[in-house]
Amino acid sequence: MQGNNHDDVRRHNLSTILRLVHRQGAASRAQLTRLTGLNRSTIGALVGELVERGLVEERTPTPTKLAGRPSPIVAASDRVVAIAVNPEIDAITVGVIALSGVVHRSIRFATPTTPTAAEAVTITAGIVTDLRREYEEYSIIGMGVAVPGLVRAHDGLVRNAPHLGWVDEPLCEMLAAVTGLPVVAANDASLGVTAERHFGAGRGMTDLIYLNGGSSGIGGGLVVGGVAAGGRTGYAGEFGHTRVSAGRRTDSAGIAGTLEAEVTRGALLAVLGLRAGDTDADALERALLASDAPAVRAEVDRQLDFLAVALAGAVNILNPELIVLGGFLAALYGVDPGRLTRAVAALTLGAAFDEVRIAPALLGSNLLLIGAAELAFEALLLDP
Amino acid sequence: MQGNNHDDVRRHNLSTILRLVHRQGAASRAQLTRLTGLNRSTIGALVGELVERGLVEERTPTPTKLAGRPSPIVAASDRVVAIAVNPEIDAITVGVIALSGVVHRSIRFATPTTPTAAEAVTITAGIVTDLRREYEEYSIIGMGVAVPGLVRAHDGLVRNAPHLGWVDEPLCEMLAAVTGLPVVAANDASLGVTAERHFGAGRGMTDLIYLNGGSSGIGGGLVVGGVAAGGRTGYAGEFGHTRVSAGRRTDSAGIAGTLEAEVTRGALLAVLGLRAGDTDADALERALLASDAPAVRAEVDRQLDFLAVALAGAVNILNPELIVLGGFLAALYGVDPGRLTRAVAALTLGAAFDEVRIAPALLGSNLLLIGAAELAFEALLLDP
DNA sequence: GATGATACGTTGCCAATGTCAACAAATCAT
DNA sequence: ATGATTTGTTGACATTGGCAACGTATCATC
Repeated sequence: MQGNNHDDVRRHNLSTILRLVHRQGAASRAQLTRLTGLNRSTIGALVGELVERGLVEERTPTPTKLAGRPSPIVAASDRVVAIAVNPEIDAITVGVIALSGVVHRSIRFATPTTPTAAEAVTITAGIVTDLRREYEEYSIIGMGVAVPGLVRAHDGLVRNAPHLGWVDEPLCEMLAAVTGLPVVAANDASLGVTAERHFGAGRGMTDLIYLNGGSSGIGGGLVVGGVAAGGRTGYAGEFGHTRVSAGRRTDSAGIAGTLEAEVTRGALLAVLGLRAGDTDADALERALLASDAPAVRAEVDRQLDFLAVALAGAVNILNPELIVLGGFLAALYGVDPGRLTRAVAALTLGAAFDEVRIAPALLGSNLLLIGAAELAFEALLLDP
Repeated sequence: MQGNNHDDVRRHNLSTILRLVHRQGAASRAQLTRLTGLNRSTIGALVGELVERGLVEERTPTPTKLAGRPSPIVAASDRVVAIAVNPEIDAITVGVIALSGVVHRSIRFATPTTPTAAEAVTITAGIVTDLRREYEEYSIIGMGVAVPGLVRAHDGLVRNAPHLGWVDEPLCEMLAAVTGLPVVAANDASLGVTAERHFGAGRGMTDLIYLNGGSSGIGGGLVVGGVAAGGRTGYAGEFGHTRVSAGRRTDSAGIAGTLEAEVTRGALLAVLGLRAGDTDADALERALLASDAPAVRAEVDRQLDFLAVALAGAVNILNPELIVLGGFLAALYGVDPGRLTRAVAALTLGAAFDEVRIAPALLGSNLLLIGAAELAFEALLLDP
């Protein structure tokens, strides 16, 4: 319940323009005029200000074969960057992503053992020091961290990252203290849905669900009514613990019959006779498609049917436009898209939900880095 | 992606003030100054405009025992009203609700048979004609309809209201044509959550879930990140079709093992030996509390445990602050709150979600009328 | 009951912003 | 070259909220 004043108008308009060129790519001033509904002169002034601040660049227009004065192209700068960090079990990945969407760098630093939070901070700080030299001419606006675990929304405290063994680690504070950059963190899957929504399969949509199948469980994120839903404390999206069967298998939290207990990458690898280390999501999908062993097929069907129960539950509650599947869930889906689609349809209120689509994630290995960078950019986009 | 101009600022500020006094009750100008962050002079001008338009009234301040010039109390007008309509199986209820929150009238028109859409329109139009005479001095700003079924968001088409037997009825159009008022409609449960959120158990919260148990099924609504979630097409909130068991009982949509199949008012009445017609939610709760028959207790426990599965699934996905239970679900909860709370906790990621609360609905019989009126007020609140 | 302290509404001036209309510039078609 | 079309630029303008000074209404104290 806040009032608006003049500065807010300016800020909102600058924000709107910067968001447009950041999310939807370069646009001519004339296009911006149409999209925002603002006056030509206003657009001129606002773009001028953004250029002055180095956030956007104006390029000479490309010939359009149309009559009329050509309109300069406004593009988000390549030289305004965020640093994205993704700590994992066996590596820490650090990326440099520009406001333009370009991924300048992606560095994977393998760790011999699962890093502690302190080690992750030290490693990240080292890489950032190098990157700072390399990108001296650039403007580094902040750092975003994608954490595989529960992250408290308001301060970025890592409440519990089971696979890293982190509990109540003030990761943001630590990284901010070492690097001097503003640092924000969020759950990796919720960043995944942000990335897919703005730059991937869910472009421009206001209601979508993202489920990611990782080696250690299933997480997800959701966008509801155009807002990335974090829930009360930022823990929303734990699809993995939805009950889908009356079985006795338990998940990482000790709950029986959940999606995460029944639908696992490990079980797929086991029936294929593969080892975890050798197989990424693409290789898994290829292997699943190549195999015609009945046991493999049976396991795939079993998992798809359980996945359908969880998805149907979410669809009935959220009525999304799109369900995006990432990680091994995309592989699972790829083996028999029809089966999953039909199973979900059978468990939802048919006609009403027939517009729901299911699609594999589009952004591959850069997904989390893009999502984390987006998180870091958010402050800038809100108030350029 | 819209730009802001001067008019938008004014509109936003007027809207903010009107929303404040509508939702949070009367407030002094000084309080408004603090809440909005706007200047005293600005508040003066804005309140003056709202008074001129008849939307708010200024009262002489009550003695506060504080030093300083007393600040006039600004209150939403009693004389600006919306008409709320709720068609049901055996009656049509029409209410007159003021912007101040006062429920001026509530008329229940019993119908001998379940009304068709055309009959509902005729009956409503008749009542409205009378009300118009009665409230001649008032300003009727529009009509909101709470429909027990799926309502398409963008045009208020009633896609399917199973218990009324309505399919693809252009209810809004019909009512607007007959009454000449702007008419908006939405699912009853999603209006329930709006009402509880602004005026009931979920006051001021940004993330909550509402589940209503009716004689014919379980519906619900959700607020995610401060936004009433309608989903892609407005069908969000169908909690009743979440799978909670491997059983064979089916729900109204023919899906087996769902919440709506396992948790029913009918089963509770059956073990109590009561008839549907005689028993409202309060009477049901009293009967359940009074009975100590093992069969009753067993049925209550069974239903509570299934309800917990559905709630836990929603909690893991949405991480809400509060779950509001209405209708017979409130009665069920009232019998053994602890059992439900414990069961939900056991099925969610314990520590992370321990802030979730469960509460019965506060707004009784007026719930839907208040929600429907709120829907009608929304246009006015957005642009006073 | 006069005085001061406190809190708040009112008034006139000011800065900032977006709009508008007129004009200039850059392209295409003839 | 000329006109049509589209768009950027410029300066005048209206509107808005902020601000500071002033007026007003209450309480506390003597």
